[in-house]
Amino acid sequence: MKLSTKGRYGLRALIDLAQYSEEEAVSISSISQRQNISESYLEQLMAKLRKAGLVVSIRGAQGGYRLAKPAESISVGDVLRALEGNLEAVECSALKDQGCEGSDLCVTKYVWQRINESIARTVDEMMLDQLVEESRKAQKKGTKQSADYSSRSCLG
Amino acid sequence: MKLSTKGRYGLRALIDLAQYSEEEAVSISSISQRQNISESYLEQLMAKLRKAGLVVSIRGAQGGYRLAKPAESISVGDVLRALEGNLEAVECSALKDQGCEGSDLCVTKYVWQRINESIARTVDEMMLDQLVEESRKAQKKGTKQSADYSSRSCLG
DNA sequence: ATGAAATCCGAGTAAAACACTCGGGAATGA
DNA sequence: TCATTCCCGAGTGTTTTACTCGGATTTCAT
Repeated sequence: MKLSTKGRYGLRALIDLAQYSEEEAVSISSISQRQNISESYLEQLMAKLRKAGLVVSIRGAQGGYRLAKPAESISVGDVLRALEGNLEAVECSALKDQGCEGSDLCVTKYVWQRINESIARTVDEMMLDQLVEESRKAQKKGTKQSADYSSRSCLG
Repeated sequence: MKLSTKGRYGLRALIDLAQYSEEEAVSISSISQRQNISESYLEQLMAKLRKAGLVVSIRGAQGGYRLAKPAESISVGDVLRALEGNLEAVECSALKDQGCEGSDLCVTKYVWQRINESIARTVDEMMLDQLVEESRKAQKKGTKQSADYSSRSCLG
């Protein structure tokens, strides 16, 4: 019942990208430095985000990534699903269209359904621009610490 | 971001127990048969539920398990947490009391917090007796199939 | 043209988590 | 006493996670 590092790092990376890619493409190495995530791992994450159509890449020198669409139309759900696959806590075939034999007897189905829905609702209503906003506010308060970013322990 | 079989099987087992343990203790082997879960694995799950204080065990012949308290005061959250550990999608130290250095800069913190809260709210408001109720309703409709339970494919 | 800066891609791998099984011990009711 | 049932720790194959690495390709800048 845990989100893997893909989702955790990936969302951080995309928020970073949203913040810095307005003027020019942002390279993996620069995200890596700011966010303290390994370059080679970040590569994989960006590949997924690209395949999901959330970012576009620009190859060659001075290349990098930019958002494929405005930050206000990318939800946390979009990002996490791109990186983690679907976000359902339980994938019961009874929840799909076909259903399964004995699904009448399957009470837990309703439980999983509710959990899935509540997660989906939560992640789908949070948009990237809101987080960027929050992040800018936070940085105003503590500019000093940002230089110290690599020594921090929070890898959320 | 998946619930393991512990949580899935365990909730089924506990609903079963709630349904059948009113008159007498219910053995692992009978739950195992009705729910089509291996006995030895079920043993582990019941041990966790017992240590969490959700069921009591009666040893010896004709022994088994019963709920430790009424079904209306056991939530799905109680059960899942007993079996899965905590249900948080992300455990960020910034969410705990201490916080972490640089937590001012940690925007994703708010995201994880929201997800965790929404999961918690959902599982904590569903009580076992509601599910037992649902289950009884379902069984009235399709009594025939219940004999056929072991051949079904839904292991939700 | 050349070289540095980037993305792109597939493969590989150590460690952890998962989903169990197994063997034997201890309690208890018939 | 003996069958039934819980109790407990250890063991094990499989899958997933969380990465790393090497090399190919594209493109900008000089």
